[in-house]
Amino acid sequence: MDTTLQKAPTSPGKREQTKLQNRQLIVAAARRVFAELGYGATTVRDIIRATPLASGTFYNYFKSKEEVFQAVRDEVALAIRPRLHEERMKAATVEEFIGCSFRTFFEFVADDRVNFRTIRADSTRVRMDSPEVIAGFEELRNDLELAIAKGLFPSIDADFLMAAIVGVAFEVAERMLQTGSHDHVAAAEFATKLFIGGIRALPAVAEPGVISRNA
Amino acid sequence: MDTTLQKAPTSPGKREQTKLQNRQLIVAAARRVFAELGYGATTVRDIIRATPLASGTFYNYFKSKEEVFQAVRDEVALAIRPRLHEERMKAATVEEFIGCSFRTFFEFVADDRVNFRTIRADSTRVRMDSPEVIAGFEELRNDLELAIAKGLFPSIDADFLMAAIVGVAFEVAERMLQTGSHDHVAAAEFATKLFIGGIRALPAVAEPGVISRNA
Amino acid sequence: MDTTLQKAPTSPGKREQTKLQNRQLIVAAARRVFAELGYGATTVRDIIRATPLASGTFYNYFKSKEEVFQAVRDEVALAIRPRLHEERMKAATVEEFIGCSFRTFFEFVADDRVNFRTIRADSTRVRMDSPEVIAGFEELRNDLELAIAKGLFPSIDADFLMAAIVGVAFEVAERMLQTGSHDHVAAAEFATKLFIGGIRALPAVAEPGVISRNA
Amino acid sequence: MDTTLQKAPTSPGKREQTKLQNRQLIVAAARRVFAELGYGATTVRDIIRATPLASGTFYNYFKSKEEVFQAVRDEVALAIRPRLHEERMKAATVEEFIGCSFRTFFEFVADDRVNFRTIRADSTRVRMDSPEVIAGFEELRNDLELAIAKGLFPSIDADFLMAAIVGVAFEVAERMLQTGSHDHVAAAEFATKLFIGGIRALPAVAEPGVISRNA
DNA sequence: CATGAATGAGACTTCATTCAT
DNA sequence: CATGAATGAAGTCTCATTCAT
Repeated sequence: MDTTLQKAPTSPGKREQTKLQNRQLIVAAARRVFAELGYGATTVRDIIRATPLASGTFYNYFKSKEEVFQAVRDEVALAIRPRLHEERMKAATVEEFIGCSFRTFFEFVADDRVNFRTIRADSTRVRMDSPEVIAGFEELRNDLELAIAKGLFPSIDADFLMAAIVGVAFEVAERMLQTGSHDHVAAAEFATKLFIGGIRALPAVAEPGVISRNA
Repeated sequence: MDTTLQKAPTSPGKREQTKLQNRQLIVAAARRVFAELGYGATTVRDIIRATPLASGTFYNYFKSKEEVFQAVRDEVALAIRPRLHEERMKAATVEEFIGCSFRTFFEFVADDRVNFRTIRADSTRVRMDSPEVIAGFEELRNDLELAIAKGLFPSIDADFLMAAIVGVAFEVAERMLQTGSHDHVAAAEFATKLFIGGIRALPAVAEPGVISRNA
Repeated sequence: MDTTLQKAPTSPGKREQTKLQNRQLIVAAARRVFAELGYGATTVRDIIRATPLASGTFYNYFKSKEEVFQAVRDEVALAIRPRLHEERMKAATVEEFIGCSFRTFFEFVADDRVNFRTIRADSTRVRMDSPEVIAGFEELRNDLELAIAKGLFPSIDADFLMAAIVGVAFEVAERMLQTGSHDHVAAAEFATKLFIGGIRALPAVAEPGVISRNA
Repeated sequence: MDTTLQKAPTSPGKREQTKLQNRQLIVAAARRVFAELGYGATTVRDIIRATPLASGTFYNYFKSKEEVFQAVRDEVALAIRPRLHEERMKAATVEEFIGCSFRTFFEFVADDRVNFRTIRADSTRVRMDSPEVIAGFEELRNDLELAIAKGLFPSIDADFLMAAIVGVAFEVAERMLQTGSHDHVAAAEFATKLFIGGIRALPAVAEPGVISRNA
């Protein structure tokens, strides 16, 4: 095509503006593409293709795919972090502290799935949770439902409980390894107590009027 | 005289043995490499390089990187799933149900970090948890410690609590999106109640001698 | 699988027979596969897959794909050559000489398309006659039909005439290059005279009773 | 002062020029390599090696070997087709129709062997006309020379006649199979009459002074 | 000889990055 | 600065052939 004039700025002196605008164009495109394909599967070409810009232009703004990924993440994280922090600072009770955090976070996720996917970023075109792993999660859910049916547990949303157990398990395990302590007994005790206490508290919410009574 | 039958194998299954051994060689190498580089960043070449075998040999056993990854994951998942399920089935109380699960899981993680990393598999050569995201986690931990110091919270391991909150937040969010309900209010209520109840139950663990008593 | 006994000869002393039989198995499979995929696209694996034999066995009989291809071709060529030669030797007139050759050849082709394809062997999975080349052939046919309609030509099967012109053109050209003479004027004169004489003789056959009359 | 507009190209289309040139470079190299090795045996690597360009550059112009092959073929076919068609359209007699076609075609072949080879494209690194097949052709030529010596045939260039017979045989056979009629009797009759008439007409050419007399 | 897994050269192709325009 | 073609390293995968059993 004719490459001669098409990039003449719309009005003189707006170069700074154009620069910022181009950067935003790239970051926005990157966010969409990362959310869809995951970090590993997206290529710089995918990003610039989602942009009216040329491939070379990308490198005027970012050194690499990694760098733009950081930018996207930072942007997302920076969008929610201050709000969470502020609410926690204002909290006068445990209920407020915990409740505000979760409410804000889940609202954010529900509103903007794309950004959430970008933060997680562990999705790739390849299904990361293999059938066997997923089967393990489902098995846990079934076991929970069974336990509820048997009266072992109060009536709780098994889906969410399963997810919570899995989330705590993996994240606490990660933390355990990171801190270098490797005290798996302490980790297990922590998680166990958390859930036992939590489970006792839960049904009151799920089914108002029914007091948890598993004595 | 007759040379036709001389090919009766000297020992039963020398070749079968080699085959199995090679398959194990590949799976073991894959496990190591996936754990180190993450799924996205590891190449089939990386795997065979971690092996005394030739590149073509890989394809005698697996059609692709994806397939060997499944094999690794399945192996790991299958190693722990039956134990978890069995223990849950034998559980007579909530305490046993929850406690056994976590104890077994964390023990497994502590024993075999490589396998744990493989299950997670969300690590890549690129640091997925960008500084900003990590900063958000640390901020939460600081806020928790502050809250504990202010007497808002009982004295809990802030590291683990932070990890638990993050784990529940991301995993329940994921579940929320997957089930299609997108009911973020319910998700937030669930997580909030879980932690409020759990936090009340926790200090007894952190400080032995104090019996949990939240009646 | 169990490799121990399955290749025991059906009866002792038949080894020579088995050898010949295996060779035939391979040649027959090769003929089918070459005919279907063309030389370039077929692999040795394709051939042995069309056989109950193992890949290594192939190399007990042929050194390469090229060699088995030669064998197939030779077999086909040897099947028809003696018959053609014999008939030509017995011919007492030009009519017999030419007629017998063509009759035998076309009968062979019609009977055994697979073998014909193998002899040609210029077919590959890729369409060798590109649209443009085919379009050139069709254009010639159309021009011929037009010429017939205009009364320029007698009424002849335009399909066959087109094929004959194309066949002579390419084959004589090839010959011209091979002999090193490169006398394209002589080649053109030869082909032209051949067809002019031939075309005058043709209609009598196509439409019995109508004498060619293009004066 | 303003550096924004400095990228107005110093000369119109320096890059376009390079692009076209590179495309031609690739097509020209492809033509040479295809002519030498045949379609099946040439690889994209062979083509780019015959070029000062880098491997990846090939894929900026063509998606595959097949695509560049089409380009080469189309170019060749398009170069000769219009001329042939035009001459046929102007022909007022059979002699002109046939004669012009062959003269133009053989001239083209003699001038540009490389292009001819590309159109044929049935040559591969492997000799497609195996010894046996060639022997069959030579046998036919010998038989023809014998027949001429015996006075059965008039004195004709046996080389060209053999080539013409072979060309008609294979090409008409192909056409017979393609049209689906499989009427090998009609095919044989057609070819036979063509040659009988043609042979009677031929000597006039070979030996000037002798007027063809096939009344 | 039959077997079939191992081999490794090499084919095709993608893609992050550079650089002339 | 924008452009987009060129680059070439590196990845995935195939396949003819070898060789231990």
